[in-house]
Amino acid sequence: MEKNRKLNSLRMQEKEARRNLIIDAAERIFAEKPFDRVSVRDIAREAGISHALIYRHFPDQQSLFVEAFLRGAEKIIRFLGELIDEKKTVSIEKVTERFISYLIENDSYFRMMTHFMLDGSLGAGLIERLNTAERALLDQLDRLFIRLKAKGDVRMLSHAYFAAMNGVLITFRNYPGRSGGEVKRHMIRIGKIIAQRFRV
Amino acid sequence: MEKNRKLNSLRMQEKEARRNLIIDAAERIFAEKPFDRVSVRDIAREAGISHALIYRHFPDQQSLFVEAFLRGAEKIIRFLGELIDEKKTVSIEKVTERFISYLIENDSYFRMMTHFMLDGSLGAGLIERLNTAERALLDQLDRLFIRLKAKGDVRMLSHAYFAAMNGVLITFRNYPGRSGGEVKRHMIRIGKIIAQRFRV
DNA sequence: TGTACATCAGTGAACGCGCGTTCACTGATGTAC
DNA sequence: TGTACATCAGTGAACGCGCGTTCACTGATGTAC
Repeated sequence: MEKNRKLNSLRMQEKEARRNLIIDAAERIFAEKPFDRVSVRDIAREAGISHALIYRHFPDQQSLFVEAFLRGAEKIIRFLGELIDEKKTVSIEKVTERFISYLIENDSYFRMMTHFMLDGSLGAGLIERLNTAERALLDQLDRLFIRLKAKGDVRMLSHAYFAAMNGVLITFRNYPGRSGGEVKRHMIRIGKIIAQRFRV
Repeated sequence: MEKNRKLNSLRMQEKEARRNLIIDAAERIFAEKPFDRVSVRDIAREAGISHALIYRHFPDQQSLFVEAFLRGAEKIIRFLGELIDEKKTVSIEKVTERFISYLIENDSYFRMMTHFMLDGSLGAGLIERLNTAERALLDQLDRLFIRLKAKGDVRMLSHAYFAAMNGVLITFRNYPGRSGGEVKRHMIRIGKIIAQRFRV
């Protein structure tokens, strides 16, 4: 009986581990090519398993994608949190610069986020999970604005700042005839213009 | 000879007219369902023609989509221009409210715009056409900021404002558990928070 | 006026592809007696 | 210790779909003589 439970738990751990290996593979693929061209077969190949096996661990493709995205989102949120704590005095311009840079460097997650935002066909459960992540990110921004002694409704400031940064990252992404470096510099420049106005 | 030219020109006009009918049909379909689920066959059905015929007027699907989008973009730009001219004194909050409302009501064009912004695989010619439209829109915003006697680099302000509005429209689109009206109100609220900060 | 030919808008059927997902099966491991 | 059975991770092949695009063809209209 006791032994039984132990074995059972081991099997569960094994299953969990395999599940994580699949998400790991997904993360690697997402870093490689635009998210909307990633297929279940790609991820299976990267993980070294049959693509049919993925369906023993995830009900469908969308769930796996959301799962992988949430991993990246957690990293982004952790990064932002540390950024805000970093120094005694935070400058919103500095945070903006680092935040934009980070999102550019982790582009596939940013793309996935906007994709999920635009996609109307997500299941309610998945939407809820995505929103939990979004709220966690907004919590960090709240902390930033509180540290900056912002007046008024702090949460609404976080909403506004977050939305504006998203806009910057989407709008200038395909700036024609500009190199990656130039695009990045422009995004940071525009991001700072907005950020300054949140300083009041 | 003379007659020849006339006939030729009539045939050209006819061709142009057919082309426009196809784009009209595309516009209607785009208003009906999310743009990424629109197929060449849908548009052909709406236009009452064989889907093969579309390829006698457009080299490929993407070109047709861009063409249809540019029509909508022109309308948006015209709307924005009139909005700015409307009264002796413009208020950026009012412009923001009307602009956001308009984009919500013409959602499919907004969706297409973000799609094109995120899509890395556009041909150079199409990108150029899209950017011409974007520049025309920024020109209108320039006029707004000039009328508001903004200081500093007006064009950069237009960039910042435009990007921020895009962000608002994307970020809160799927606000969970909120009705369409509530979402709209929230977008306008956040939009105004940002807009106020551009008033300085 | 009649005839042979050219042009070209328009079509239905088919091609070919890649995809998400499911199926029937294998084979290793554990379990009961 | 041996044997029959159950479980379940894992698989390759196949299903079925919808799509963008192309093809071979039709038929109406215009043109040349």
